[in-house]
Amino acid sequence: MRRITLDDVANLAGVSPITVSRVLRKPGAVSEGLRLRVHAAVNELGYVPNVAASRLASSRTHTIGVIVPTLYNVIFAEYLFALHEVLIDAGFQVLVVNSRYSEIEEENAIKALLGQRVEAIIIAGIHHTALSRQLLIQANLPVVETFELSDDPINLNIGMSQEHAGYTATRHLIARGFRRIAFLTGNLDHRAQSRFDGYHKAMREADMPNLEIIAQKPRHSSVALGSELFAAAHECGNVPEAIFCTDDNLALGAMQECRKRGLRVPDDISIIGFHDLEFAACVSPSLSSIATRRYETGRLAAEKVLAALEAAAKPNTEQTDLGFELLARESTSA
Amino acid sequence: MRRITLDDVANLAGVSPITVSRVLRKPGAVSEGLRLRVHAAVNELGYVPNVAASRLASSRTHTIGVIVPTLYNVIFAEYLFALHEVLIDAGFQVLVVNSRYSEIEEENAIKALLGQRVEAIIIAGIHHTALSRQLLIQANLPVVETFELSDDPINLNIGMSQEHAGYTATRHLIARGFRRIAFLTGNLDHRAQSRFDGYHKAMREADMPNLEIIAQKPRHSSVALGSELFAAAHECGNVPEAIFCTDDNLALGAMQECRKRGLRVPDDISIIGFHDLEFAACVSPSLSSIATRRYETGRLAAEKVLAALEAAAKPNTEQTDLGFELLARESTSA
DNA sequence: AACATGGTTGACAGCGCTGTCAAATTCTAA
DNA sequence: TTAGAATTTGACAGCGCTGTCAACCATGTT
Repeated sequence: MRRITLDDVANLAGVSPITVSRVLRKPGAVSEGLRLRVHAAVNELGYVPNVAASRLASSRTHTIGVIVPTLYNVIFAEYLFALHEVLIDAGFQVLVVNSRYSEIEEENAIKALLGQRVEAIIIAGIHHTALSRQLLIQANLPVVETFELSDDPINLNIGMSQEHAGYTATRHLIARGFRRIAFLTGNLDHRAQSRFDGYHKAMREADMPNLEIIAQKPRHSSVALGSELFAAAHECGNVPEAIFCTDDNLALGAMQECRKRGLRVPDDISIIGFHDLEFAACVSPSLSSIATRRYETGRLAAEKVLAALEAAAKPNTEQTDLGFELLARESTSA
Repeated sequence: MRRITLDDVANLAGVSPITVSRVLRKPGAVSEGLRLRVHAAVNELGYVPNVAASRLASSRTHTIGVIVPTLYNVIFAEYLFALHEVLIDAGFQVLVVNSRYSEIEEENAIKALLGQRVEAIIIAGIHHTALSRQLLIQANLPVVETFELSDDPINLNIGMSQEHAGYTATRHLIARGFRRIAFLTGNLDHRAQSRFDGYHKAMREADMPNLEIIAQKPRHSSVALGSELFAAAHECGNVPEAIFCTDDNLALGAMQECRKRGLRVPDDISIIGFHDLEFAACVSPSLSSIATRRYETGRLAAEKVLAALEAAAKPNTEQTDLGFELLARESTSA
């Protein structure tokens, strides 16, 4: 079955194809009568313009490429939500690709997006393959790296110091007087690794031992994993006074597992999470956490991209630190 | 800055453009020597093929359109995860658009996807505007409606009876001997509405009163909302013996709020959620729920689409009921 | 030596649309 | 009434790639 084209509409409406194109793109520049005739024809035929052709002809795609490691994590869902909110309303398409936490897949994702001739790329993370970096630079378009702060940004960079956040969480526990402080994590992606580094640094400074509880098999963080990891540690007799979890899900799991095993939070054991997920304030005891600004990260990234496209120029390298906030709640109260 | 094209690569490699195209698409049909020369040229120039041009010329897009109401809800994240898993590995692009629970935006999303000439559309839900329906039918491509069962599927339909699931959850509470059973929900989208209908039906059959607790302002479900709604009900003296929440997040919030208010679950009040989110089994008391099959829904939808595209024919109308499962846990134990 | 065979490479045209600029039409003002 | 401006419409070419088919080449066969 042949698809309906501009020409078909033009024939039916008795005008030239270019007029139809104009009616659809800048209705203001066309007389009332024609506009109505053309719209009638469009509706009658169920015409839908072919984006590929229009992109090719105009060499504008009105598309922004976004790369995230996974769609599975609320953090990125919130971030994408914000990106969408800004970009869609500005008339852009958002093309989301996930790299499944792999730098090779990320490289493929970048190639795919460049092949689509996206007008800008917003990418979570600052660690890329050499080729990825090169492609992003050569492409000569606005690029935003998010969630972390880079020593050497490709272009724009909006994020926070994951290491300092990890350090801050750990200092909070140290300040409460604990010595046996464990770090509990699932898969160590770059960001979790940086938080771990921060933990490390704080513990070293205070001359305390590292107590990691790291999932052996790579698994994304979840409440169930938090339970399992704590249970395993508990059964080994490895019970810390306090735990810093890389993620509120893990923290919730650990907290529930404590309860099952007759340990009270925070009386017997203190727990702090990360990200201040939606439930952290509601659970009981309420969960201390480090609040991160996913939504703002997404919004700001999108806004900077729009500004750059508006100016029709690749922006200068620039870094924005959105910071984080320590929220001390019941789970680490004295 | 001019972008690198096939011709540039061809010139550098000293072959014709068509040969370059062939090297990139079917390397098998080209001699070793040329292949190497061409690849060298591609790398040297950092050439990335223009997808728009290739789509236009070949009239194949290798793209599947996916519409979900929101990216914010884990349910859809898991579903998208499954879709991606299958489709990406089969060499397709996945274009995700969200309708923000609006039928008008859904209509726009459909137009956008058709304009992209996607080869199939996978859409969450069975309620569409008349024009949406018409467009989907006219487009003459595989369409999968998911998450609900339709009386009149557009093409393929993979889902479950939301109403029957709501009915089942309510019957479970009735069987435990409760009479004052509340239904707690945030925004009533179509699926939540159907679950509500199921609740309604069960209550009517058992000759019991409806006790709805419905968020006044449209808000997506969250733990915080669950707390708030329960708190509000409690303060009105409207305390049921059991609660059916449309969503595990609400259930968790309600459960925490009970604890804060000195009500024990399940001794004083029973709670059942919906979806069996990851944390339901881990929290304490563990949360009864209706397990739904998001992951399988996504996988199956993707697989059916692939099969249809393989066969190069729009499949016949077909409905698959993936069912659900009642998981009776501690939060509703006797 | 002449021919058929299979495997490689290339020429041509066109996918459906839009940028540019020219032509046609309408309107304004002298 | 008519030149000139302003508005509206259209012709042309080309965006970058691929389907089709023809041309070419090295081999092996008679």
